Amino acid sequence: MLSKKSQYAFKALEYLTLHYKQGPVLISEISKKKKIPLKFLENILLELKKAGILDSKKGKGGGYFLSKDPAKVKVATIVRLVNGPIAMLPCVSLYFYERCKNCDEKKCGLHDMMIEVRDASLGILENRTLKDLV
Amino acid sequence: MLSKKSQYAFKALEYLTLHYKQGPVLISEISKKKKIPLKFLENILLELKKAGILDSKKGKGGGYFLSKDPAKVKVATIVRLVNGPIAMLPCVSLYFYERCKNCDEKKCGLHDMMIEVRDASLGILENRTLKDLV
DNA sequence: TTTTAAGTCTATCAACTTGGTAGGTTATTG
DNA sequence: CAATAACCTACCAAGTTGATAGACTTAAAA
Repeated sequence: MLSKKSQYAFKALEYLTLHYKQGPVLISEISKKKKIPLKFLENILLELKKAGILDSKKGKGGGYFLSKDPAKVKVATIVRLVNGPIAMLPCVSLYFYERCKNCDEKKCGLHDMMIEVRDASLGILENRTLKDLV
Repeated sequence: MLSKKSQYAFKALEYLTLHYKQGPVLISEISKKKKIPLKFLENILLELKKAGILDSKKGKGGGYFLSKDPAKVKVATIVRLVNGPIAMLPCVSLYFYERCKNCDEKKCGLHDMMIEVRDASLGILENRTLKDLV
């Protein structure tokens, strides 16, 4: 399941997508409109900024805004960034791969099945962008 | 991601599938062969028994065994039982549904997308059984 | 140049979950 | 009745999650 943090992240990104190219948006505004705890939202937006998804301006008239076209930001990217692996097993993850202990990947039935599940999920998440959220 | 508990559960079930209709199997045997901490495995098997997946016999000559044909036990059932929801959002889960707070399901872009992801995953997990694991 | 508005950083916290252990109890079989 | 093996209750350490507090920095406006 997506963590609350991830859900908040998506709500905030949805709001910023809606206001794309309309200048910086206040954290406090997003917090109010999307009912997200202010300080928690601060952390999330900062993380998204550090990852290059958002950009910000300090001081009066400042705020956050998308650093690129929302149609170019994949949902899969956000999930990986904020929530972690999309795959159900580490040994099947593309971006967070870890070898199985005591289990040969070549003859592990679960392994193959979970690759299928991963690909099925990615088929959707890699082909949807922030623009599709609004 | 599947928890370690879930991964252990699948390993144990794989072992029991392999020994289906060959009489009770000792917890300690599964523990050794599959390298699963004994006492942890006890909990897992007991849970599977309470859910009707396994059956057991006490005393000498006892042990655990599958209570039905492994070809009739869906992987999705086990995942839900041991790991929890398959969906990425509570508001999209079939077996663990919870309403979204501050978010109208009818006009939530994430909601619709996550339904797609759920169905893509279920398309696989609901159509694979323990038999497919070995 | 001071004030004020904003994001940024550090740190802390309670509650919960995860992975695992310990030890005693009950049921079965020989 | 003795041995065996599942069952039950309780507990614990470590990590994660969701959230808050407060001080610091930057930039625009008065």
